[in-house]
Amino acid sequence: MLKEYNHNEIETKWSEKYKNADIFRGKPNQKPYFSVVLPPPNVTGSLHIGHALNATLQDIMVRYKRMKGFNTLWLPGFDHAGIATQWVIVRELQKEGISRFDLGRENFVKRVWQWVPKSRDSIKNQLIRIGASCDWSRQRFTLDEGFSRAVREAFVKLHKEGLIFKAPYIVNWDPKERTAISDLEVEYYEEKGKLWYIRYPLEDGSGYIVVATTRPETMLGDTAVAVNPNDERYKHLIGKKVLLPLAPEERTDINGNKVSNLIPIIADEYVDPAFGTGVVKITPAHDPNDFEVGKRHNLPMVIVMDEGAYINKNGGEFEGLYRYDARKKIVEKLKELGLLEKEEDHIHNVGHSQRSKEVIEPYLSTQWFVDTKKLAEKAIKVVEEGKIKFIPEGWTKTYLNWMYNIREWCISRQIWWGHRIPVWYCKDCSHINSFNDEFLPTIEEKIIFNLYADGKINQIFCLEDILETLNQQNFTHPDKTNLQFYEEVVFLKKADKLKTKQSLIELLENSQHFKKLYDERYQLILKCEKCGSENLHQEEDVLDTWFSSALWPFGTLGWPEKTQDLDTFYPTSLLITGFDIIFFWVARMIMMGTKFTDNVPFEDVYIHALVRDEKGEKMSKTKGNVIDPLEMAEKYGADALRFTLTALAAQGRDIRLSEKRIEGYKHFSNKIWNASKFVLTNSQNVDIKPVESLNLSLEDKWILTAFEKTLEKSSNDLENYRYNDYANTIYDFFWHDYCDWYIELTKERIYKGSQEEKETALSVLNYILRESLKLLHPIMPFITEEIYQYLPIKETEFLAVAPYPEFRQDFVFEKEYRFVEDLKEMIVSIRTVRSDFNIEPTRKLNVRLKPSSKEIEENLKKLANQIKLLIKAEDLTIDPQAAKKDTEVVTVSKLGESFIDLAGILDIQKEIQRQEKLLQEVEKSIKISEGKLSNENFVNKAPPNVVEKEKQLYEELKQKREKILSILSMLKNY
RNA sequence: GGGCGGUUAGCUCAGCUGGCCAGAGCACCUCCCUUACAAGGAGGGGGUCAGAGGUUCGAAUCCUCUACCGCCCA
Repeated sequence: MLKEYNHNEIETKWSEKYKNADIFRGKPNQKPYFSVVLPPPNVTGSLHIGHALNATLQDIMVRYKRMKGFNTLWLPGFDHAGIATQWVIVRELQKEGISRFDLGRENFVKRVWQWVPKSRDSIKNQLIRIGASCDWSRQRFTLDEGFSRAVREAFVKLHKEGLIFKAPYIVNWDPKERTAISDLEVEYYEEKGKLWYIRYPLEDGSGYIVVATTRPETMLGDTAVAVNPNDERYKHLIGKKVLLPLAPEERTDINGNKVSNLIPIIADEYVDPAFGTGVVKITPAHDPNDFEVGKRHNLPMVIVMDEGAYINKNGGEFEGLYRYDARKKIVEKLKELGLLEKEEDHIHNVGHSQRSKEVIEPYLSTQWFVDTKKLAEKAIKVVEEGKIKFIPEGWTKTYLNWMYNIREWCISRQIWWGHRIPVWYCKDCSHINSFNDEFLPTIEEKIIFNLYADGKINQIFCLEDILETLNQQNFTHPDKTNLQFYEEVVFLKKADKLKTKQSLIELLENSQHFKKLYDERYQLILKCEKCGSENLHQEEDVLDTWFSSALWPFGTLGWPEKTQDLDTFYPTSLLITGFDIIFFWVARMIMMGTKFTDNVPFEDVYIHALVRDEKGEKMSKTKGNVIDPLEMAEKYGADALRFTLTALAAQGRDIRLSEKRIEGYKHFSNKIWNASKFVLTNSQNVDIKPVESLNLSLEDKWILTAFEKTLEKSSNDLENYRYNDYANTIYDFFWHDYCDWYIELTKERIYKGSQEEKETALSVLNYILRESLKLLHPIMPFITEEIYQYLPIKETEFLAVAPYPEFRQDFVFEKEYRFVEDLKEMIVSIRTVRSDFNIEPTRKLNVRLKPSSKEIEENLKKLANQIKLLIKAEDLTIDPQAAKKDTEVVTVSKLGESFIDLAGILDIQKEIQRQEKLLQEVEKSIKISEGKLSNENFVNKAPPNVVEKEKQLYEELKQKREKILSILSMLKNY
């Protein structure tokens, strides 16, 4: 065994060994199973402390279940993270002075593919470094061949059922990224702005009405002015028209119709009479509420900005100005014209893109939506019926409330990195076709379709192109070719005709779906479902990343194929994630899962908290308060980091993490190491026997019992996701029972006992050590695995698959347990005397024990030598007749009295004070106890066991008081 | 505006369905380099459980209100 604990050496060694270990592979068709999918980290970053927490909590459960004998699968993978990843590459290009448009779509996407593995593999290695026991042989990527196929499958099914539709709608537009984003990707924060009061002259010249707005630049797109129908001030104006200032006489709406600058005054309940003047301008194309109003009143919708938020032709003289410049100019102009009544400071919530931080422009555009209301029905039901459980429970409500009020989900994104929407528009009849590989009869044709479906269907290819692509190393699993990936992961079928050029030619020649253009050049033919035209053009937009993530739990297991993995591991058992993505991800997985698999995607959802810094602030790079998990693992060990995160992971509370805390748990690692070292060095050349065959002593029975209690409690804690309790329970047992007391108690037998006593002590020490390592293993895999290798009795090659302890009633010895617990109290009381009288630890004292019963006397005699050692006594006698001598100090405990000879150093006055203090404490307790017991209501109404306990306590306290009183009277008589 | 959560020792937090004269770790004080461990051992001090009311034999725990802090949604 190593001399000193070196966490880096051990942890890197085991990371390597674990990396490709067979023991972490899920096995097909074995029940019962336990499966978890890793929330796929984005391929943009590196592992942060939140990932570390997430991975630790999952790994604990996974390792626990694995040891419990479940067929366990933890399936890892990564998310392509559309906008975030595109953004990273765009910035990289910027540094080179080029834009993505310079590069073009295809080259840009190629460039992203080149970049992705860097980040992906580094996160993978980081996960391995902190001990995540994932099955890397099943690793997936949201944009790999199979997953992309699953995405197309899901899209097409939903589209054909009408659950996905395309429509003009007001969306959250990010003018910087020039894409729509979903409601969830908008963050609102308060900003100081102004409220401008603008005069809109009445058509008849009888005056004007004043509208209040925070966004004057959008007035160019006003198509009405609205008041509340019950607002007496304006009732008489309803139906009249106003002349929209600054706007050109003619504007063009989204249907190409001309719109006049004479706009009606309408009445709508939506208008709040108390806001501003009670009159609001209605800009249906640039405000979500106005959009609704516009629809209700059938107003024309005039877009006044382009995709970059520059004013367009409809803005007349303001054309070409950026929205904020236009705002300035418009306000100036209004002032000039005397149309600006006043301006006020105003604080309002402004939506920003979560990703680019740009101010969102509500923007009317035609986008793809999922009709989530229908999908929500089942997703609500499964949670209401308890088929999916949220832990902590409180999140159920959050989830349900959101689901009840769900809105359509905008899934199209005007970016390049992602799943291109599998829709082809017919240029002849305008029909919208959505295609997956269903229409192709053979596996080979399906594969070719999938190779090209992402925007390349029209490409003319030659045989070499296809063969080369198929024989290339697969992106996600470099040990396979793309063809093998298709065969083994995507379709689970052989695609023999793709193996040679000859068979490929045969396939293409015989297929009606391919057209031979000339000399070994082919093209896949898509035909419009409606008119049969081949003149199709694929949708340019890609899908929201979360659309693919929503398929994660079953897509990774092989859906839409009916795979063995799906059969074995679905529904997954548990999902662990942060509360911040309940809506983004959890909710959508439940919708898609219930839709496509007719089952829930997972049974338990454990929601963990956010990791904050020690002051409770969110960690962020800009604040510089991030705690890097890898750095912590280097410094204190991944085991210590994991233990810290676990011990702090109490339900329903954020985690405030400080480095100090991690350092503290490194000490625990060290303790485990040293205790093990003690046991193992002493075990050399000793015959370690099964516990059942031993002649157990009192303290052996005590530690066995304590272990069983720990096992029972900690397992219960873990099954209930009480991670912190689990960690603390084991910590407490190992350090304070095993190390502080048991090891100390065994030293007498190890150093001075008979051969049999020595063997017994060491056999129990070894047994408890091994079983403790098992309890610790899920939290601290490395150190426990390392120590396990040195144990004289191992059950398996790796601790990671050793059988988790089962509760054993035959190892519970309540009486002996009680006795040793009381003995600890007695020993502490004697040690306290030593400390109170400042007796140097080296000085040995004479001590006499007066047991309070015959049974105790016998037990004390059995352990006399051990006790002697623990209290550092020169001479220890056990005498039921003992009476206090003048030079002795007495302590009182449940087992009896202890007389400690302080000849020469005894200070009577001090001892009187000490005893009086003890007396006061006892009397205080007696009063409380008496109070309870004399209360008839307590005796009658409290549960009998509580009353009984109280009575017992009362008796013990009274005895103790008697003893102290007699000690005091003796002391005072000197 | 609607909803959720928090407030317990100097610090970070446990305390589950009420029985605790309130616990842990770190920090603090005293003594000790005793042959597993000074990354340690032994002993110790420290809290009117945010405040006010209520329910109960009994409240940190349940209910109501107040104050402060945080989060989510609109």
